[in-house]
Amino acid sequence: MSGRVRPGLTREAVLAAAVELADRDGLAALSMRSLARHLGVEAMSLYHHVANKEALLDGMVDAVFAEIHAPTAAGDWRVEMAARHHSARAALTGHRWAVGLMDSRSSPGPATLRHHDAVIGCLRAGGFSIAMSAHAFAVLDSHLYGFLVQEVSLPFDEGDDMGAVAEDILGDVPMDGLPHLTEMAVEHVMQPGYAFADEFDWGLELILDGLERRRTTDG
Amino acid sequence: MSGRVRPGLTREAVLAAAVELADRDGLAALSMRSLARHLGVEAMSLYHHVANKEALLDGMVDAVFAEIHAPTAAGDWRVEMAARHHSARAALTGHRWAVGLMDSRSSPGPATLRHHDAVIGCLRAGGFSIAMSAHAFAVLDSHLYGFLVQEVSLPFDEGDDMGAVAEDILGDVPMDGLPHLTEMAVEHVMQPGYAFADEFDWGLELILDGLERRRTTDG
DNA sequence: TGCGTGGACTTACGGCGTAAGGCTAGCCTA
DNA sequence: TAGGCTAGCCTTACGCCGTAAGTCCACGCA
Repeated sequence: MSGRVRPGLTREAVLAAAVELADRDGLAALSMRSLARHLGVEAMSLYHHVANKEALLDGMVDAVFAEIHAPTAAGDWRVEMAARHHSARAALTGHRWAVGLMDSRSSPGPATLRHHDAVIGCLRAGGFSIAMSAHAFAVLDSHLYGFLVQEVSLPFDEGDDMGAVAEDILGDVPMDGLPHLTEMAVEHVMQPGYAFADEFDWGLELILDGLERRRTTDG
Repeated sequence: MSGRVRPGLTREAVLAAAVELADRDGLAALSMRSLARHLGVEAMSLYHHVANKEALLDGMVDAVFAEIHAPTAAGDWRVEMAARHHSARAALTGHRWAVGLMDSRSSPGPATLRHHDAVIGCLRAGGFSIAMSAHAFAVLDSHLYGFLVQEVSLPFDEGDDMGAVAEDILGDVPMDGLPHLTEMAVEHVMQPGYAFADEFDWGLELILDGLERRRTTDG
C-alpha cells in the first residue's frame, strides 16, 4: 500500500472522477467508457479498482455521505439534527444524482455507517431512549430523503422564479377539474416570495417539535 | 377512437404490460425489447403508442398514482390523510420500482395531478389556509416518499425476520467504532417484534399531530 | 539477470434505445 | 366495386452500453 510504484489510478481517484463527471454531465452520461475517457484510460482498466459499475455507484454515494456533517454527541440534539439536515441538503443538491441513487443501494459504505452512528449517538446523548432514537432517526431521514427527492426533481435552480417554473410545468397541462391545484398554484406558489425550499425548514421544525415533545415519553 | 379496427395494441395495454413486467422481473429487466416480446410484438411497434421509453416510464408512474386512494373533501382531514398515506404505501410497495422512478420524473400525468388536487382539496376543506395546505402537503409527501425510499431499499419482504436481515446487511461490515449503531441493532432492531414498517405510522402520527396543532395558525 | 506480477490495453459479445423506412390489411371515397 | 390512404406492424441498422477473456509490458525483487 505504501510503496506504490506506477502512479496510475487509485480507487479514490476513480471515485472522485466519477463524482465530478456525474456532477457535470449527469448520471446518465456516466458510463464506464466515459469515465475512463475522462481519466485518459481504457474502460476495462477501471475494473482493477472497482468490482463493477454497481460498486462504483456504491462508492460514489458513500463519498457524498462523507460530506455530510456528522452530529456531535456533545452538542444540543436539536441544533445538531438541524445542522445535519441542512448539511445533507447542501451535499445532495450539490450532487443531485446521489438522491436517485440512495434507493437501489442496499450495501452502505463506511462513511454512511459512521454518519448513522453519529446521528444515533447524538440522539442518545440528548436523552432519547433506544426505541425513541429509532423513531426519531426514521422520521428525520424520511423527511430528509423525501424532501430531496421532490426538490431534486423540480426542474430549476435555486435562484429561479417559481412562477415561471410553475408555468413551465403546468403550462401544457389542462387544469380543468383541478380547482385546488389551480388555486394553490395561482394564489400561492406562483406568487413572488414563495420558495419550495422554505418548506424544508417548516417541516423540519414541525418534526423537531414533535420529537421534543415525545423525547422523554416511551412510545 | 370508437371504431378501432385491428385489435392490436393500445397505450393502455402497453402500460399495463410494462407495469406487470416491472413487478415480476424488476425495472432493470424492462427494456423496449423485452416488453415487446412480452406482448408478442416487435420493439419498434411500441413507438406507435408511446413516444419513447421516458414517456413509457412516465405513464407507468401515473398508473401507480391512479391506484392511490384520493382523499375526500367530505371526510375528516386527519383520517383521509392517514388513509392516503397507507394507500400510497400499499401501492408503492406493490410496485417497488415506482419509488425509484418518482424522482427523475418531472412531468406529472393526469392521475397524479388529480390525486394532488384531491389532497389539497381535502386539506382546504379541513380548515387549512392555502399556505398551510402547502406546508402540510410538503411535509406529508416528504415523509411518505422518504419512508418508502428507505423501506423499498431494505432487501427483505414483509414477513421476514428483522434480525436475520440486519445480520445480512451488517454481517460483513466491521462494526468497530460504531457503538451506537451496534447497540441499536443488537438491542432493538434485531429483537423479535421490531418492524421498520411500524415507524411509518409513528412518523405519520407525529406529523399529523403537528399539523393539527398548527392548522389554524398562520405560519 | 531474469522473473513474477500488477496494471494497463485489446478484442469481442450480447443487449440496449431508437432513427429510417418498408409492407399490408382494412376503411373510405368515387 | 376499384383505388388509394393510412394505421399499425415489421426489418434493418447505428452507436452506445457493461463486462468476460486474454495479451502485453514495465517495474521491483531475487
